[in-house]
Amino acid sequence: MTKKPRGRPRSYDPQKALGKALESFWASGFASTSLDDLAAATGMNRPSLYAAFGDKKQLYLKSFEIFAGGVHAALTSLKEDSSPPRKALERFYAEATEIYLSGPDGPRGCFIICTAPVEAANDDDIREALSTVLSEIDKGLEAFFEKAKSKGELAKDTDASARAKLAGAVLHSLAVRARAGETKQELQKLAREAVSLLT
Amino acid sequence: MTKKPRGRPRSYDPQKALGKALESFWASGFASTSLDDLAAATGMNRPSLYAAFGDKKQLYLKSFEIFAGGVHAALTSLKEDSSPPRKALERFYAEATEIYLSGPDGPRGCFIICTAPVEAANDDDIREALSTVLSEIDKGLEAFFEKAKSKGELAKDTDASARAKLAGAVLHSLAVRARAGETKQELQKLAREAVSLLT
DNA sequence: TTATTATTATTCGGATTGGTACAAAATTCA
DNA sequence: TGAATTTTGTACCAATCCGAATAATAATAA
Repeated sequence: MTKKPRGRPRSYDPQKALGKALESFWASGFASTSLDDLAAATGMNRPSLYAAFGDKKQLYLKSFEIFAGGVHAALTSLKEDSSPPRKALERFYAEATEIYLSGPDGPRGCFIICTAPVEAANDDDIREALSTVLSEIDKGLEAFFEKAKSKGELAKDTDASARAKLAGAVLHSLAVRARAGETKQELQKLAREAVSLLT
Repeated sequence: MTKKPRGRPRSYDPQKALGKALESFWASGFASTSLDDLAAATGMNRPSLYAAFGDKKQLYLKSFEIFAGGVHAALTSLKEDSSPPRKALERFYAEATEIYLSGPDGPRGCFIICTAPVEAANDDDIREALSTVLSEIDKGLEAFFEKAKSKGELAKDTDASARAKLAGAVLHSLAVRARAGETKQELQKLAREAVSLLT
């Protein structure tokens, strides 16, 4: 159905290119990733980058949203996990750890936690985006604890909101620790302790 | 008895200048802080900066060590606090929160957690410095929990090392959340929950 | 074929980057 | 007073930065 557009066809896949841009920003952050880096990574030239995604910051924010979508999906998956809360949270942290330890050039932590805070102090848009994601993480985890309460798998007098903030804190820390070079065993130790105390 | 040196006297105070450099890096991170920024902040000109502190990265690492010294002092103070563990940890988090929320241009979080991770992936020296501080935080908190155990104020079968990692995670999260714009009340809620579950 | 449209590729420009060379300035020592 | 020494201030360097202007290219529409 989609009629072919009029002019010269694109020689790149916008989705793929955005993915490559995300990888670049993830590796080096916003300030240290140059347009040349982005052009090389995406295989696009500068003007095409602009036409497709706007300026550098817009491209960063679009990459940010892609990653945030993954976070959102993970939270939804956690909330819908039918296994016991302890098991579900364990899996949630294990999957995050796996991602944080991945990377073509060594562990790179979390795109958001490791690259956005440094920019947040001087850029309102990035701070806003970061703030939104942190809040979504808290909200997602709160829903998880609320569900556990309602299923009787967590004490009724538990403050789900407060516990969610603590569970989120563990995620933030895993992100930073991974990028700092901590081993999988160390990260798992933190996750295990968190699951043990939180659920 | 320090004899006066031979040549033209310095027109700056190295300690004060380093403090100003730290402020600059804290505000904008390593990559986004230019030598012009640093020269303006310290009141020194570029060649003097080089003579005094070496290149930009060395200056960043020196600033890093200054801040790390503060972290170390806070951990020592926590360990030596004679009040009940719960009170001591409360104060520890409250003091950190105060620092994270401070800043001439709004809350700036933690110098280390908010500026080092982004560089850590591509710079071995910065990753090493970050890794060292994270480890020191864990160690310092572990000593605190060990002491609480030995005083009988914490269950004997508590894994102090694991609990320290979780306590450190809260600190990391406070650092990021503050820079993202969370209010003091929200940060305190996280700290309160942490103290409640950890001690 | 010819016009239209959209994208690509090359090039450029002004600003900024980290770092340095060199001469002027300010001090102590002889 | 003058030589020696250290720091300062200006100017400069090559490289890189982000962004845009322009022209060539490749497709559809008429």
